Amino acid sequence: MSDRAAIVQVAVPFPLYKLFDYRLPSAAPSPCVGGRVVAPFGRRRVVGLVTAVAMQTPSEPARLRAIEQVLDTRPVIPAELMELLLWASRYYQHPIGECLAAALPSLLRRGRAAEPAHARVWQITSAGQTIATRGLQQRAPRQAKLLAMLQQSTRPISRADLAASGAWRTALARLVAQGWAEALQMPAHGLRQNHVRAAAPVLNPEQSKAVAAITKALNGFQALLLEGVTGSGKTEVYLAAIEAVLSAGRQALVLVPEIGLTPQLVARFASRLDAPLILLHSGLSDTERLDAWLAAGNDAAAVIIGTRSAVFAPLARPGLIIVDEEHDTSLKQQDGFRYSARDLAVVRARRLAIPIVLGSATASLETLYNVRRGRYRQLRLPQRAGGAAAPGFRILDVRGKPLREGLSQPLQQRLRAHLDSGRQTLLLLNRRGFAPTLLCHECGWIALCQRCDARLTYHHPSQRIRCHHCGYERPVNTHCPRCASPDLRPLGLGTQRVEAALRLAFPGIGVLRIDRDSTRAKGAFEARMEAARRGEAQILLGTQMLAKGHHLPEVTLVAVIDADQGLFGMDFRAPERLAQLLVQVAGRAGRAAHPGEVIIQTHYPEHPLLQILIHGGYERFAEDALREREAAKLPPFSAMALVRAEAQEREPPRAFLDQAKAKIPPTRGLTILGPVPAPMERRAGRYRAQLLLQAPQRDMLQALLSGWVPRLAELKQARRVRWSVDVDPLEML
DNA sequence: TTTACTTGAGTT
DNA sequence: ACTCAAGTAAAT
Repeated sequence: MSDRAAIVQVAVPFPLYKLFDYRLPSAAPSPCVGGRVVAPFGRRRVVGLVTAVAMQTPSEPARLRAIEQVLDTRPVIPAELMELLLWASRYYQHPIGECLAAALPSLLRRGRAAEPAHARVWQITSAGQTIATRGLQQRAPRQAKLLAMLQQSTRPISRADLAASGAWRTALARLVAQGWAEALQMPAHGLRQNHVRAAAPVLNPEQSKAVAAITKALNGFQALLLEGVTGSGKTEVYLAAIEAVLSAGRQALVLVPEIGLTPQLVARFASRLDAPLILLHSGLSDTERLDAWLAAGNDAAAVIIGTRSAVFAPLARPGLIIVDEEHDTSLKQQDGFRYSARDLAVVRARRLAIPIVLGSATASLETLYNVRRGRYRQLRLPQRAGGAAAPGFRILDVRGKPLREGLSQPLQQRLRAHLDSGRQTLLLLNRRGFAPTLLCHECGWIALCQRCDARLTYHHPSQRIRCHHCGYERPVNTHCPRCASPDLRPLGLGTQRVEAALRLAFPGIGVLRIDRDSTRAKGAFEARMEAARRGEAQILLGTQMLAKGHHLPEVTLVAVIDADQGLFGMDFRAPERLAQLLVQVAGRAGRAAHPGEVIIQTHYPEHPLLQILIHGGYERFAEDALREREAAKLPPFSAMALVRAEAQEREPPRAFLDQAKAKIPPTRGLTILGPVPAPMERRAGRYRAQLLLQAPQRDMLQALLSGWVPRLAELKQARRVRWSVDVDPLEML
């Protein structure tokens, strides 16, 4: 062994802002950057990722411990992805080892070989054939059955085929040991494609223009914003662009929000694209995830559709990235490594020199700002692909009007009218449960959560009260715990309450409630949306998940039961969120044949947000909102980072943030807000506080954070709290 | 004096 | 994150 690198730098999967050097035993195979090693770490052994190999180390060589095992001689994380993750680790100020671990499928994290797990199939050997025809002895009925199954099968048998036949593992192992059956490697397979290829529709001129703009950009970086409502044919643009990428022999990565990755969307992609397609989402088993990840990295998959974390999928021949519903907040991870999959996708596309398409009907202000600055190119689709008119908003002033469980008389009339003409209607109420408050009419007692600064929500069918913040729940009180009165009353509106009222007001009319409670079971959301599409109910009622659901062509009336909650949110992003929600839900209504009607009930008909939305649409709203953000120096006209801390006691978070604040170097133009208690100070039994940093420039904030955050870990108070840094925070909670 | 539990430091 | 040593509180 001569001039081989003998020092290996390793990132360990812990919240440490350090890398660790190890000695490479001369007998060990050569490790590589992006490959895994097993290394001793304190008293334990860990699977770490190699970040560098070198001849020398600055630390004292004698102190180094030896790598125990080199797991990969080829990177599991290709160089390009390694660099992206290192960049992300710096940008989001999150420990590198945890960033790398977040990118890897859990089986690889735990040291499993980087080979497809489902690729193993078994077939009978010639020795097995003779045994099988002669008949196996009575002693091993399971083996005999399995052998017969292998003999009769025309193709090798997979794990999935065997799952039905009970305990097969040991029997199969015996057969293999006897030499009667053998394991084979099967090429990694993608999702099975439909045999019936659906034909592509003829694109309208705007769609063609958009496709041309994307395909012309295939040989370099370009960010494009594709603006179009549901039903405007965005997906057709994606599909045509992907076709072009595929025919150039390259892969396409498609990121969608959690709820967007439904069987419906997948089936549509699969039936239109003549290429192996894989899915990466939270519903996969560990082995499925491993296989999908590997297929993306070894070019077995040509189209990769996934949620947030799929931005870290390895790509053998990347050609295009698409981020659908780019404004959706589920693209931002809200705990641990708090990255924005959309922003990282843009960074990745730039580094790869490939185009990225951001799609939305209600683009985020950040993205629109980038369009305005000329960094992103804007592609617009007409409102509706079928030529249908965009539904007009109508404000329904409910001041002084009688409300029956939130429903005004005029709204009930419009509901009746649409139902009478055989159409479906959709009602949005962004609050689940029956009532958000349970009140004692006698003494004013309110059911509060013991662990949070929040009220308990009354749920009707279960007769229980629940905290929506920590999950606490118990049966509803029969009497007031303070004054023993039996007169406990639900106060306020939730979807369950409106559902009950609708069933009463419209007897015989099917009502379908779609919220987190009614769609908790696996596949329930999809099942309910399918039922809605089949017309099994005429009134659909739900929370924002309904607004994000699929297009429902038979819906002609959309009503927002109470727009007021969103109008006065504390968060500076509240107006943006509300405008997006209103426009998205309005987009559910109508199609070419029968234009839709959208009604918004409010006590504030003159509110500027509603007025602008009605008269100028989302575009005017966004212009206005951007002007306001600029005047207030809020993002995207400044950069923010939020440091959060929480603990069992009230004081430690505050003390930690005070210490942290004291360590901030004086910086011109930096605004520091806090420490202040979080908007809901106590949550799940923990007291929470936060410190907000705001800088005029992104790079200024970055420079500050990279010198400051790693030192926070060394503060004495840091050990007494759970703390985290959120760069570009979306929620101020 | 022994033993359970908290606290702080360190992992190459 | 996890583990260990040192320190403190409480059981014998």
